[in-house]
Amino acid sequence: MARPRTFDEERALDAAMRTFWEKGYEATSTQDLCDATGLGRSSIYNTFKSKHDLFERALSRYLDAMTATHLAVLEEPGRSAAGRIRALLAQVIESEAECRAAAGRALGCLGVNTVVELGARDPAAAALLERDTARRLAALRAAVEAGRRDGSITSVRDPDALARFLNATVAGLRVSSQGGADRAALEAMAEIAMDALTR
Amino acid sequence: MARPRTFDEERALDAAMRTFWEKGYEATSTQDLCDATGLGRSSIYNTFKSKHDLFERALSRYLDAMTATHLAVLEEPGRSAAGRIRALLAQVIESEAECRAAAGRALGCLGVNTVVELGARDPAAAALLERDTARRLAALRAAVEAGRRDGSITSVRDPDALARFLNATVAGLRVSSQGGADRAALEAMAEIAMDALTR
DNA sequence: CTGGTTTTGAACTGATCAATCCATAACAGC
DNA sequence: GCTGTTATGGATTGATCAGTTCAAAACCAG
Repeated sequence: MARPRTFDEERALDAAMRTFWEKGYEATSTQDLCDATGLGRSSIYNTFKSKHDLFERALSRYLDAMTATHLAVLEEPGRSAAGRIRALLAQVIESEAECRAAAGRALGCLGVNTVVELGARDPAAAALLERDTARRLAALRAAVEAGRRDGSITSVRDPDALARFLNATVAGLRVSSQGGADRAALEAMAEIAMDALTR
Repeated sequence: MARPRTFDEERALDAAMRTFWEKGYEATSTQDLCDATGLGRSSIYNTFKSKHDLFERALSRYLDAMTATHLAVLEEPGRSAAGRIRALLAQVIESEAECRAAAGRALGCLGVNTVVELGARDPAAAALLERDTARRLAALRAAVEAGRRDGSITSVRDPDALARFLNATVAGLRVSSQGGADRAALEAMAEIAMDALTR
């Protein structure tokens, strides 16, 4: 009935996501997005409403994928809850190492980067991030409570607070990585964070 | 001998610093800097070489002031080393609360924000941040070692790693604050981080 | 092969970007 | 009150920004 698209929308979204991840929202121009996706301007504006709309979709995609991975690690069977949390931190460190290998430098987390760059100034992004944080905290809290039951977590602190601590630890690892900390340093930091759970 | 300036360079630098802090580097236009400082374009470019030069000086000023405050807290007499580290975290939380009261929202730390926004893409900023991080880590390490001596820190982990953990904790607190965590949540997180030192 | 529909590329829009220029203003030394 | 020097405001630069327009291209149903 009409001329078909010559590109895959998902792939384009992925390329845009990587660009926003590498450069941040403000520093990414629409030309950068054309270059990264291989699309022309018309195709981008025909498919997405605006740069901001494309960013929202890219961020949403990133958060869904990243958090899904983390939730999967937190629910992996055959380990103690503390072991699963430790595995989550290891996963974060691994992903930083992968970015460093692929992009030549640590990229941190698009979620953390967006909180810092756009913070409360972008209500749409803030809403996506808030929803994601709630999911992450719920999963971390559940893991902490499981750890209290299976004995792998002995801290008597409030599970909600422990969940927030762990989420902040992930952010701290990411920022440290962007600040130049190497893998060994990140691993040592993660070990120390785990100490807080078994106090 | 010539027409004198009608503004105070330090005050202008301070206003520029706050603007970069609130909006980030990329999102701050030279017009924003004119508005914030009250200076005309000519005066800004006559005093500073460029937007980037002004940013470097603002960042450097911020880092010096912030780190000086933190080092002072870490060296305050009359407390155990663990108590001084706890006071540092309290200071971070307090400064976040102050920003929230003054600017209406959490601003995080200009240093952390710059690591995330410009990361390794801006060599000049990266150099300033690296130097600052080294100073902070040295002070934290010294505090940890003092804590081991005075018995207030019982963790057997490497003091360097503990210092990095604490620095990451500060970053985690700041990002969490920007992400919407309230004061009580931040305080609970700090308490848990302290648990890792007395394990 | 034709008509209707969508995609695509390239030219283009007005706004805004960082930065410069220049005429004028304001001072200090003489 | 000159003269030399710097500061200042406003106009201006060329580049780039996000986003639009439009004609040509590409497809498919008939």
